[in-house]
This record gives sequence, C-alpha cells and structure tokens, in this order.
Amino acid sequence: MPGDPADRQDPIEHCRRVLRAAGVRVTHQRLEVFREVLHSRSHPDAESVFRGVRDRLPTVSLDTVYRTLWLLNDLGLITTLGFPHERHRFDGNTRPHHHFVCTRCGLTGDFYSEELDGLAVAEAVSEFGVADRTQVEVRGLCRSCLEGKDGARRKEGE
Amino acid sequence: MPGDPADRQDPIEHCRRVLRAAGVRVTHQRLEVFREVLHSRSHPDAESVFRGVRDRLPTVSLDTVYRTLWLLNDLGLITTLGFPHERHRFDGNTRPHHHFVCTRCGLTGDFYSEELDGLAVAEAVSEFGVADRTQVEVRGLCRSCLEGKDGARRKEGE
DNA sequence: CTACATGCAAAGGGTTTGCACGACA
DNA sequence: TGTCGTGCAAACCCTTTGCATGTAG
Repeated sequence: MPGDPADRQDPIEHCRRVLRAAGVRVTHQRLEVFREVLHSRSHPDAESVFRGVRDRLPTVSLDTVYRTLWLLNDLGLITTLGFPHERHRFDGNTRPHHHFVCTRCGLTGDFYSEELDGLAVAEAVSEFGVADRTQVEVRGLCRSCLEGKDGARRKEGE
Repeated sequence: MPGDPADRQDPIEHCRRVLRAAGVRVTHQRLEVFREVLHSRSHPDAESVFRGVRDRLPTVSLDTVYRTLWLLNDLGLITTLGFPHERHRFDGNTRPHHHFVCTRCGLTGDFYSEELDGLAVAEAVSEFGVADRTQVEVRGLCRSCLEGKDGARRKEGE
C-alpha cells in the first residue's frame, strides 16, 4: 500500500490514491481534513481539526470531520492515540508492565519484561520534559481475531 | 508511598492506608471499587466496574463508581489506559515514532529512536496474538508543567 | 455530632445518525 | 445524470454535577 516514492514526497497525492483505491470519492473536505492532521504537530482532537479546516473550508461541518477522520483511520492514512471509539478504561496492575492491544477488537493484555522496564529513553524525550514511567504498547491482532474473521467488538467479560 | 511489605501482600490494606493518609474517608464503596479494578484482568471501563461492584453492593450508583475511580487514579492506586478525561485524538505521523505524554497537562510529543523501533517483543506477547507495531509511551512531566505550577489543562493550539 | 460521601436525577459535552440537498465521477 | 458525500439538526451515550440523605470518624 505505501512505499510509492512519489507518495512519500507528496502525502496529499498518496491520500488521493488511497481514497480512489478504496472506491470512495476524493472530496475537498477529505483532503483538507487529511492535510490538517498531517500538518498538526499536536495530535489534535476532532474539534481542533474542525477549527483548522474551517479556515479554508468555511462551510465544513463538525460531523463531516468526524466521519472523515474515522474513514482516514480505517484506510490507514492516520492513526489514533489510544483505542478508537473507546471509553475510559482503568488498570489496577501496579507492577511495572506493558500492554498488548488488539487493533481489531480492543482486547488489552498485560505482559512483563524486565528488559523493557529498564528502557533508556531519557535523552530522546529531554526536549519535552522529564520521563517518569516508560510503557511499551504493542499493537497487533489477538488470537480470536486471527482465527475468527468476526469483526465483533470486544464484550467486557471480566 | 508504596513499598510497605504488609501492603504488598494485602492491597486492600494498602488502599485503606492511602485513603486515610489522603484525609478522605474509607468507605465500602471505595474499597469495593478498588477491589474490582484490582481483580479484573481486562482493564475494565466504568460500566464494567459498576456491574462487578453492584453484585456485592446492590445500592451502589454509577456516578459513585466514576467519582471513586478518578479518586483512586489521583491517589496513584490505579491508572488509566490512555490519558484521563481525554477525548479522541488523531495522529497523522506515519513514520515509526514514539510518544512522550505529560501526565499533568496531556501534551503529547513524538520522538524517534531506531533502537526502540526494533524492539523484540514477539515472544512476550505471543500468548495474546501477533504483534504488528510496537510503540513506546513515555509518561512524565513536560517542561512547562515542571516550571509553572499551574495545573492548567492543555489548550489545543496546533 | 459534624463533615464528608453517597444516591438520585438532571444536565453537560463529545460523538453519531437520519434525511434532504449538493457535488464528484 | 446518478450516486455518494455533505450539512444540518436532532438523537445518543458516556460522564459529570447539584442537592438532600446517609454515614464514617
């Protein structure tokens, strides 16, 4: 899907191509939403993207921004922080641990690795601030999503 | 705060102690919410915690569960997946990268590390499924939160 | 006994959806 | 020109808040 040298240099063209390949239309709104997320360096929320896009497309609506963001996410053109469409979730595990997250169903499991606990990243993040806790998030597909092709959402089951 | 050998063996007792130390009351509801999150292996949302607690405290209400979860979070007894009170946020950076997250204001910045990109975690997560993408999340305090003591929320500012 | 926490219900805010108009292919 | 996408507004759902009652200390 990616790797096209021309697309690397022109992400907008890449976006056009992916949209076309997916059989959906290439609209100004979609390109502008993509451009906005691409150029934002702050991991914006929908409202923020909306404000940015509205400067160039004054008639754009917030719900179109939402629809477009999820479309771009589904097509792999952008990603989300955390898990899509997810509500707040809590973690009672106070041992140092890391997370495996299934990108299809949202299953999140803990795993342990002393090697990962001791990751040295202090320098890499020094431009932002001071590190307190380092956690590795591995995204992938869980076993049941690998087998069954059911796109079923995760059912909370303890 | 932690490290007490007795508390390691009895988290509930640890919870009691932290609540008292914080000058808030030790109620059945708080202990049961804590117990529920502690024993859940699925990173439950508030609704799920509510259902679990209700089995033992039939009169408990959902809003008490919410209030208690955030209290326990603020006291460091539990944590959240993702960033507390946060709405959906999007990421247009398709290069392999990692995140620095300020636990006070929510500022989230990208940083790069080829060493981290190549982390070998396949075995550790094999019990859950197949890894696709590995991302490191470093939590800490950003520069402005280190200096200014303002607990101000982040303003979306591109 | 007194202040704090709870339960209830209603409000709040972010996100999604139904429908008629408008624009891409 | 036909179909898909958009804008509008209302609905939806998760989460928070105000207030009277109950309860820990």
